[in-house]
Amino acid sequence: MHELEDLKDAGLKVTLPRIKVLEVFRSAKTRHLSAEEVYHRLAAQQADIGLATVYRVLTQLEEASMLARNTFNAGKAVYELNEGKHHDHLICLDCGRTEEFNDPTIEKRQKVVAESFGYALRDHQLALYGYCPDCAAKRAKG
Amino acid sequence: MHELEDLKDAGLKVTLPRIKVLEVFRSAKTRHLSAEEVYHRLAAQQADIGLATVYRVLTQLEEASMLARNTFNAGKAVYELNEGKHHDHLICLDCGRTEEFNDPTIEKRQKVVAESFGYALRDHQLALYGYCPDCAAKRAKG
DNA sequence: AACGATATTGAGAATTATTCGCGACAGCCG
DNA sequence: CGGCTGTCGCGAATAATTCTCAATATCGTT
Ligand SMILES: [Mn+2]
Ligand SMILES: [Mn+2]
Ligand SMILES: [Zn+2]
Ligand SMILES: [Zn+2]
Repeated sequence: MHELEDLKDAGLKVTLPRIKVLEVFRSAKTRHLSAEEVYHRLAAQQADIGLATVYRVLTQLEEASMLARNTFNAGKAVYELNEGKHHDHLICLDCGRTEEFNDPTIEKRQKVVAESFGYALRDHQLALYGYCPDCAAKRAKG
Repeated sequence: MHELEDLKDAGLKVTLPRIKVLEVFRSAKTRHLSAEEVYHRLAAQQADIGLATVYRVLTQLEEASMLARNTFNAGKAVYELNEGKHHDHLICLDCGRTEEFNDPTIEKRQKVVAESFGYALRDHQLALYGYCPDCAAKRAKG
């Protein structure tokens, strides 16, 4: 549980909402969760944590690099545990199934492109959209 | 002005709001415009077009492939004329300056990645974020 | 262990971006 | 010209997220 140390290192007090939100991510079968989803899971376990607090905590944990934020198809943001290894996403347009990948060639080329414009690259967001094998099969007949 | 034909081909009537919205994009110095921005430009030229209509028209023109929609840093969507050639974006975190690029290597690799997961790739969204030369210089001192 | 300065929380109001619902109106085929 | 319908403008309604503020919890210090 050295996550509590991470909180302190980020200048954040170790509070129940922060601990519980982290627990939700650690014990979730779905890696990517929206604020609403986190809120509902907390509610389900009688942790009386307000939605506003969930939003605040998610933002703080992201700033502390303990969570990573993503806005896939836009609309709502989703968060996931930041385990150090960067990755991008491949999402099914039908069922929402999400795959994670890291392609060194793409990562490298991004730097090259940024440099060619004289930019100092700081971040990037890449999401691929398509149909997963299952959904592709279904829509073949439909 | 064969854009009017494009409208008809998309099953859309040729109406003033649709014509004016297209004009705004054709005559704008900034390529990427949000609904609000389009709305204000129309208001500035006494075209009394409602904001809801602007949103509706932007959506329709995108469905007709005459405009392309992007949601960079999330928050609000921006549209641009769709001139056929696909491109991705490199955006300055400071001033918002936006560069457009198309890297064949990245495009190719995206297909490879999708296929490796058995997905049928349909779309993707890539945005690079960094500091443009000007802003990088400013923050060197600051 | 109790104290107190300060950070944090919960609830609801407020914001921001976008969509809906509806009566009035305008394009378009004939 | 005359409608049948698609469209429009407007204000209300949603959806996601942030803000306000009084009540409360945390944690270094007695
Ligand atoms: Mn992920
Ligand atoms: Mn562009
Ligand atoms: Zn699927
Ligand atoms: Zn800049």
